[in-house]
Amino acid sequence: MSKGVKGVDALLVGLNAEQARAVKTTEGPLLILAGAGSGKTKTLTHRTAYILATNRATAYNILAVTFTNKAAGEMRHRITELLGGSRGNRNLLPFMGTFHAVCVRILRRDGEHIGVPRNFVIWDEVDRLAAIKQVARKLNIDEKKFPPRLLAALISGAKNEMVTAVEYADMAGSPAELTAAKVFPLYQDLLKENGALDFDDLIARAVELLSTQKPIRDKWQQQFKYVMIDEYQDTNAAQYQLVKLLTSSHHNIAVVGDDWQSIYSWRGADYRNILNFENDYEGCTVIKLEQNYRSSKNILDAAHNVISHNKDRSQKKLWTPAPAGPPIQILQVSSERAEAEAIVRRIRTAVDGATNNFSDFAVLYRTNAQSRAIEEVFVSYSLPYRIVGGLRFYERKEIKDVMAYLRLIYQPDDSVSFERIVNVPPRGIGTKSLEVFANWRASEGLSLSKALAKVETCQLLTNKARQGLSELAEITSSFRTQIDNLTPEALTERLLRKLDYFRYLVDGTPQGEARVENVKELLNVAAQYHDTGLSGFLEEVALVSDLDTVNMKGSDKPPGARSEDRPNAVTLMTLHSAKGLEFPVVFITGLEETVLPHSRALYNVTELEEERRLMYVGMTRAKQELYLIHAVARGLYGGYVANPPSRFLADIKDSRIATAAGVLAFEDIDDVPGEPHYVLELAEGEAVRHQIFGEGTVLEVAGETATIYFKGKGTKKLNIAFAPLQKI
DNA sequence: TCATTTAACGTTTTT
DNA sequence: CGTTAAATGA
Repeated sequence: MSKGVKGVDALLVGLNAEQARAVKTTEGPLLILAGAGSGKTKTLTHRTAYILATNRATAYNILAVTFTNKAAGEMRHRITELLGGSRGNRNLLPFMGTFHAVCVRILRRDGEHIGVPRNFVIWDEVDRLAAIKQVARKLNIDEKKFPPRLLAALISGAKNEMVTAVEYADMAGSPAELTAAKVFPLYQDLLKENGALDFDDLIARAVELLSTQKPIRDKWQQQFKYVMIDEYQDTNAAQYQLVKLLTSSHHNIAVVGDDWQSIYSWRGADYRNILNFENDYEGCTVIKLEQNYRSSKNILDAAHNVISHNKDRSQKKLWTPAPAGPPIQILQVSSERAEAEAIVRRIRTAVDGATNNFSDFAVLYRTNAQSRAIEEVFVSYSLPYRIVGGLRFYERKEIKDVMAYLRLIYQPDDSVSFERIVNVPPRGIGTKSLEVFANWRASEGLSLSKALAKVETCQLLTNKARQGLSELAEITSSFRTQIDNLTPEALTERLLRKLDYFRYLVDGTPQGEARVENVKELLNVAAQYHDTGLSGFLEEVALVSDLDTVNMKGSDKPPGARSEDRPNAVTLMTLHSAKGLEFPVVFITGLEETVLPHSRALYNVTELEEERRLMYVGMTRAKQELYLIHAVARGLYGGYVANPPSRFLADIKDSRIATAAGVLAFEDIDDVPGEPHYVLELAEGEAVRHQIFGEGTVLEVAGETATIYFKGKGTKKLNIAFAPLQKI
């Protein structure tokens, strides 16, 4: 251990009795039932540091699985601090990452034993959908009757349950399942042909590897002597098996979780994994963390009253010595605009009065679509905000296209990437030529890479198409020889130049400008992967979620910005994204039937309970103040739809009778934002300066709204009356 | 083959 | 309403 390490006992300071017990229980199975805000991450990080500081194991021997890469980063950061080590010795830290990241590591090293190529690529949601579409078309499946999305979901569900294509065919019953059963094996063939694995395969194939290859399993079991799993309530069957396989020899397995916060069942997560843990692992130690360190008593009580309406849950009672705090406020507003304006008003008041920073606030919603109205109002009132998730950097077309090139260079047989970029930028290859090429390839029995290499010999193609394809072949193969010589950044940079990609992107529109900016940002991201090579870069891009990144609106920061330096801005995100976070003041929006609970969950007890857990997660994010807002009517498909207040609000109302008064305050908000006053007369084409966005050009003026293009920041619609604008 | 138009379509949450 | 997929015209 480095000499910076504090005494071992110092690692127990500041922990309560239960937390300390969890830290000191290093051997054998350990189940930590950790309520919201009970110091779960603290316990885990201290436990890891304790194992290291007491020389029970080296960092190499510890595996910590987290739900997001961000959570892993957070743990890494805190453990470094605990150990007093410098930031430089990252490799002295245990492996921490998501299940998917762990599996990638295992499969890259040993996957070849079960036929997983060393240079496999990872297909994301979009790639998988494209592939399934491809298969469905080949099978003449009616896309109207069986949408590829549905088939993809069924196949994904099967993989999460470790059901193979053959087994699935036997158990398929409904027409949709029977169709999926036909697609499933062909989809797997396609993955194999392309040297690709989808998200589900990463787990499933790792399980296959460890369960069939005993020497490999022994090796990894020996490496990972201590295994910790965070958010255990959100593990699925495949992940459950993986954990079993990794720990069956030593049983040093610590899991942490809270069934009350299980919100991913739609992804195959099964919170019974945590409820059954005691039976699964004999001699298991169980520790409950029930003291809440986060929320005021009012917030905690209200949240408890909500979750109490669920039947299917473990028993525990969170408590806090904290004072009651201000009452929870339920606001009724007329529309989603009024909702956003009510929020703006409150934030403005608090910030102007210097009681809070913008970064103290979080606005939570059920669906990403709800963010639009909030964003619009925030922009028009010039409230700084950042969005977590939603608009995904790596899902933008221009980014996906560049990544497809890089993947094709890396994995020559990745036909999904090939089809994506074969005509980007346009080189005269349409669906017809592609079809001819595919048929020729099939008749000659050539792999994609081989076919491309000798495309010159294909007489069936038109001259133009043949020329285009051989040009593409030339580009990919020449760059392929450079993979090890160039950094990912240099490789990408040269590729873009070769393709004259920026010229292709600019079309005179602001959107074209924005696309160029995005690709430039991608170069910045690539620059962070000098050490890892192209494979490392591709991997990171495939596995990072937007939970790990920060999207500043107005500046569209690329992924890679760490959350530690959180900007002074309000955070907007879905309730799902909010798990694990905390804020002094939280607004939960859209508390209406059909929004929260969502319409698809209304008539299903199981799903309704999950919606309630979602509500619980949202409420327990708040430290001091909690606002629950419902709109009388909400815009949907154009028209306005009125919905009754969410039943979850009634769950709390009950509590007012049962518990002390002052838990709740009700308020009606009107939606008149005040008479707008025009401070500026703007004309189209005029140059302006905005306090936040910088210099821009006015594109359009409609009433009090001006559409302005800011170089590098994109187009913004601003309220002239409120936006901090001046002419230049 | 490609760009522009029009029609249809659908909104849960994400590794 | 806003986005994306098919259909049309050049």
